[in-house]
Amino acid sequence: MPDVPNISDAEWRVMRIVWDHAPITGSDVAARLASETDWSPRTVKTMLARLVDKGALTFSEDGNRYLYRPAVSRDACVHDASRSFLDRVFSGDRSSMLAQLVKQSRLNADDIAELKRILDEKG
Amino acid sequence: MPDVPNISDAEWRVMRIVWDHAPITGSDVAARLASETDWSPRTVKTMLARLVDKGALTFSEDGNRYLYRPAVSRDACVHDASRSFLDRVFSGDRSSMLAQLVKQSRLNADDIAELKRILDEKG
DNA sequence: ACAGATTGACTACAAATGTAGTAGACTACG
DNA sequence: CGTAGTCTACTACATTTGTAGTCAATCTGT
Repeated sequence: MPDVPNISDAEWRVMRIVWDHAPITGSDVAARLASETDWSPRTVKTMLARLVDKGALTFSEDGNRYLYRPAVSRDACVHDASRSFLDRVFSGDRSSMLAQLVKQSRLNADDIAELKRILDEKG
Repeated sequence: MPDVPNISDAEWRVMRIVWDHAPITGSDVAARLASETDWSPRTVKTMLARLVDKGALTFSEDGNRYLYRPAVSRDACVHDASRSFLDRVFSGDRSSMLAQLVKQSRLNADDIAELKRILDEKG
């Protein structure tokens, strides 16, 4: 298993930016986050450093700055986060809880078709 | 809106027991968790107290013991946890989340049929 | 009524997380 | 070449979480 590091709530915001825009400088990440959050650039820098520590990001030097890149794939992280979520919230009874989630969701025809397709593949 | 308290990973284990067995004593919760975890009963008591503080549980006295009951519905918590997960990992794209969860869940033929039935109802 | 068992209240403490400040190195522009 | 700005490294600190210990009050069995 690609053992992905634990990524916290706030860190996910950072990771999403890096996945979408790598390679990207710290300031650029901070600038992009500034439009969706009210975090100080310092805060973003701290999170970048922690993500590097955790092995979620890597960087290369570019002059006096760092260019960040993901060290783990988004898919692997999504997969891992989904599994934690299922374990934690749905425990053993996944199918009925999935049923509940589906019921709760407003889905359009395309979404429904897509889900049916996925179900067909599994069946 | 029923603003549900934040419930941590470990706390979910406790909540699940209480939802399933309320009203239930602290020791009983600890006993049930002992079979699925290696937590000390003290740990469980601490979590029960924290959950009461957070407003996730209430209790009534029964002799020298407390009987715990949920103060928030499981549905509301599942809903809230799903929302956080959705925002955090899928940036709010609900159908992608469902697709991912369905893909990842081991489902048997009956589960699949049931989900398809629900989807049909929605379509 | 008393001793032992049980309970909740209070306390402890490290790791993770959210949120930043300061200092010292490096760059870029004049 | 020096000064201002920018960058990373290091440090800070409150809160939340995981994990539990201690202690005084209380219940229960004899």
